[in-house]
Amino acid sequence: MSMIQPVRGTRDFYPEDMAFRSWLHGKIRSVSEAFGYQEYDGPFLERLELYAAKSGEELVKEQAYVFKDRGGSEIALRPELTPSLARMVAQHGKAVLLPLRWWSFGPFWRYERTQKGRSREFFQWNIDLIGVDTPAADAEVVAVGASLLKAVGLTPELIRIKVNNRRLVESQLGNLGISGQMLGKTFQVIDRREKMDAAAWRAYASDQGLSETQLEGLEEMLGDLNAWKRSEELVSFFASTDALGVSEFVEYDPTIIRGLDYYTGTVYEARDVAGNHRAILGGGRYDDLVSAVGGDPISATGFAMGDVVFQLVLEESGALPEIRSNPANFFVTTFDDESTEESMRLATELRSAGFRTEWYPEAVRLPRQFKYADRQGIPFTLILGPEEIQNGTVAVKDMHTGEQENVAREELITYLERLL
RNA sequence: GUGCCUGUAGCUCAAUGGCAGAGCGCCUCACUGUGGAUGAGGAGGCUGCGGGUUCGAAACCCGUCAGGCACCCCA
Repeated sequence: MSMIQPVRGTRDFYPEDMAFRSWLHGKIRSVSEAFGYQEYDGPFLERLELYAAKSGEELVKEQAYVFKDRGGSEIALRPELTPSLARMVAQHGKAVLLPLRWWSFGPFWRYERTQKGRSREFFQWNIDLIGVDTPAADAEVVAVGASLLKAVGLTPELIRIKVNNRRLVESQLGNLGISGQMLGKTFQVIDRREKMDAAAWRAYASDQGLSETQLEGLEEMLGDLNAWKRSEELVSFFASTDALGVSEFVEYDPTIIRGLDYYTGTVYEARDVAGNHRAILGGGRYDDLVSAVGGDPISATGFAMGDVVFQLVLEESGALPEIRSNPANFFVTTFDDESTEESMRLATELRSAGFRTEWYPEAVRLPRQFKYADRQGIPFTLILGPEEIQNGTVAVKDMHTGEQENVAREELITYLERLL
């Protein structure tokens, strides 16, 4: 038993798993394209410097897979896509047609301890709208996210997209005398509010250097569900999500802050209402990132959604679709050695007519072939034995109802067309 | 990086320190021109690995590897 272990935090995609991944990719494609977004992708390998400036210390230093290539360059397996996108936009310079709407679905890597909802190799949907700094642009991107939730049968009772605005938070904290270096620490304090009980949280807050009055002000601030009305950006944002028909999914949440350093304005994340899981998607406005990687200043907004938590939430909600991993609709049995080639010709005939057809590659006992077709979930089985060959017919069995009919070979294609 | 828990058949799990088992799945047969249902039979194990304690270890101890969960961070 010295089987080689798979790399920790990776997943094997057996056909059923792959079918889910493809299904998700398809749903994502269809909602993204419904809003006119174009599919793109960046390289899986990037120079480490690309992330060093703006992604956040921990993500780069602790979690990125980094190695030196044979030329001595420090290379990272991409831990996220947004910096690549910013680089691609920056490199196109003035040639890009704005507003730019792009989406992508692909693999990412982060070296962290695996746990529920977190693997080291995962897939992400990224979607971004670049070149427009209006709150309506943020709202559109959020609406695409909400459209995916709808498209897979997740409701506002199950999932909410929680929204806040960094400029609002910074001005609120400014009023409490919190700015500069304390800002980052206070973000951490806010972020941890839901994970700790009240007493521990207060202790943690004062450890971080918040005064008693600042702490009181902070608590009041985090309890004020109407604070968004003082942010022109958020007022406009919520009016837009309303106009886009997704307001039931969207709500203001003063505790949302987001970890990545490059966010500048409105930020949001989707959470399951029951609170069993991590964020399903997260994103926001990042107006300085393109210039940070050397391009002209361009405003941008977008989010990423990981496949792992999304799948957990779908499983839990029962919204997971029945996915058949075998693509064939027809199964051709092989009766005996003499008729093997005739069966192959039949299968070929079906494929030429555009039917996805699987053929059993060995003349084993029929029960075994039927059992195989059944397990594979192929809906129709065709039998071509000596009798059928002599009569110029094919027996077609509906595996679901068990009904079987002898069909003349000339009429077969028309008959099968009617079955689908 | 820190802490807690768990490794037994393909899968899910049993087994007071005393013969390593069940259910599901798989294979065969009843039924050699028909899958699912039923019944009968069968295959499948270095109990993760290495050491120790013991007359005796799947069980207890140490180490190691792997997995799960939480913290950190984040999709």
